[in-house]
Amino acid sequence: MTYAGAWGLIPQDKHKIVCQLRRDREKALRIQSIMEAAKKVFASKGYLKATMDEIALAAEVTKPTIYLYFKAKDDLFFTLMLPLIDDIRQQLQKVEKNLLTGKIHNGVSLITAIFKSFYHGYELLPETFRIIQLFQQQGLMGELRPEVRSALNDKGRINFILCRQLLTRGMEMGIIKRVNVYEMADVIWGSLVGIIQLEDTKFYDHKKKRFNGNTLHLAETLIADAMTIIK
Amino acid sequence: MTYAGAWGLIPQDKHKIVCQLRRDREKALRIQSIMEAAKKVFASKGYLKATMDEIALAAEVTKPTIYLYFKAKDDLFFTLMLPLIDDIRQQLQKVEKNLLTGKIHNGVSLITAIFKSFYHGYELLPETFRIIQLFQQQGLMGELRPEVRSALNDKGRINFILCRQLLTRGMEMGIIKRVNVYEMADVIWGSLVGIIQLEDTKFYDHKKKRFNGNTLHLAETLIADAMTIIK
DNA sequence: TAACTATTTTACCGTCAGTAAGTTGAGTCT
DNA sequence: AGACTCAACTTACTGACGGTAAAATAGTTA
Repeated sequence: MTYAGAWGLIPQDKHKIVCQLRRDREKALRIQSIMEAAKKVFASKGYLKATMDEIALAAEVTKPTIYLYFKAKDDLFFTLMLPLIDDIRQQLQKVEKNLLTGKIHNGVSLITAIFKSFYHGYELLPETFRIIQLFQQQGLMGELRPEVRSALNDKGRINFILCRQLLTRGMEMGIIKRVNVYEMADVIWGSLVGIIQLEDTKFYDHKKKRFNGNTLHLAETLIADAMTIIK
Repeated sequence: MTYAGAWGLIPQDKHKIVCQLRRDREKALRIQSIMEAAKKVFASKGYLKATMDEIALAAEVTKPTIYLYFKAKDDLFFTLMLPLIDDIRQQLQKVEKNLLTGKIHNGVSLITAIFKSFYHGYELLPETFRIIQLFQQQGLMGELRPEVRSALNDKGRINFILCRQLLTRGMEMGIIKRVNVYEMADVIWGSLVGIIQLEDTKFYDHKKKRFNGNTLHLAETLIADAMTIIK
């Protein structure tokens, strides 16, 4: 309900609603500020080294306040990665559109576009992307509460289904070679995550700021080349 | 010194040395049993969920006893992965030999052989291989004591140098395309680890026992195809 | 102002990596 | 044999961290 929606009510109720709305706004803002703080701390320290007290300090509240809005550390974590998963879905849907409207008409473009869909989120939110890697860890997946894990799986599954649909369509169009789409989707996602992870580790050791994506580009080119059918 | 080496000493010293040797054997055995216990616990629980007390219990000793032989949890962990890194080195050296003696004479064989060198260890000791993945995690690399991290890097670096030499030689022989060897080595290792990690996660969710390697084989084939120069 | 509600904080618990100090027992010396 | 030495091992602890119960505070309603 908005302020306009309070029109016509008696003054007391109007006042009540207006105050409630402000409090809702403040609550949303508080949640937002905790998430911002968490993003920063997770990005700089990593999931394991980041402490809830530190995140609380960065958000200028105390630890129990965080637990009012987030059930647990992994819940906070999961909330941070949702936007990235959604971003990937949006990118894949764009590729689907381009494939159907004929803007993508060869194998190299298709494979490259799929790679870039997954990669887009990394350029957008590198910290958040790095966070995903941790959850591909058997040990941490087991740590998650079942509801959080299944929600993560559902969101992720949609992206994989979309990816497989794109590959199947490409094969039907005869622009890429016919291979098992389940395996192919895994090859793309696995290579991407594995390479980003490896590069991150190396640049951590060498104290360099960021990695430039050359290695990822090589992998993308190689796989695209191998998959393309030359007419 | 061996028992034979004690020949010619006066009886008291001989007795002393023999006893010392037995104690050394027992010590080595104790270390071995702790490592066996750690391997089992890490494999079943994962690095994070595994507790030192649990490992101690499995090894039939108490926690401080472990700390007599291993400085910290990550030290124990690192010790477990050394054999795997050495195995990879041995496999790569075999490939080098086969390349120099002409047993490998085309691009597909070379790329496949390099993939298999890295992969060999996983078939040999899947638990230990899974352990490595954790250390490619920025968060945990930072957790390591500097001396452990540098030792890990040294061992790992040797393998990467070997891998790059193989790729360079292949390019000089004209059996694979000329690309940046640093990036190429990273593409191979990154894809391998990323895909194994992804498959492990999926099979964890689906309660299946092991993954069959089809996805990995697809990646191997694609990259080998793309790199090969057809004469 | 008084009662009620939502929010935040202080003070705590359980777990686990790691350690200090004490105990045991085998080997050594007289 | 009996006292001494030293390594191996254990009991009992510390400190850090995720998470929570209960008290305190701020804001709303009457």
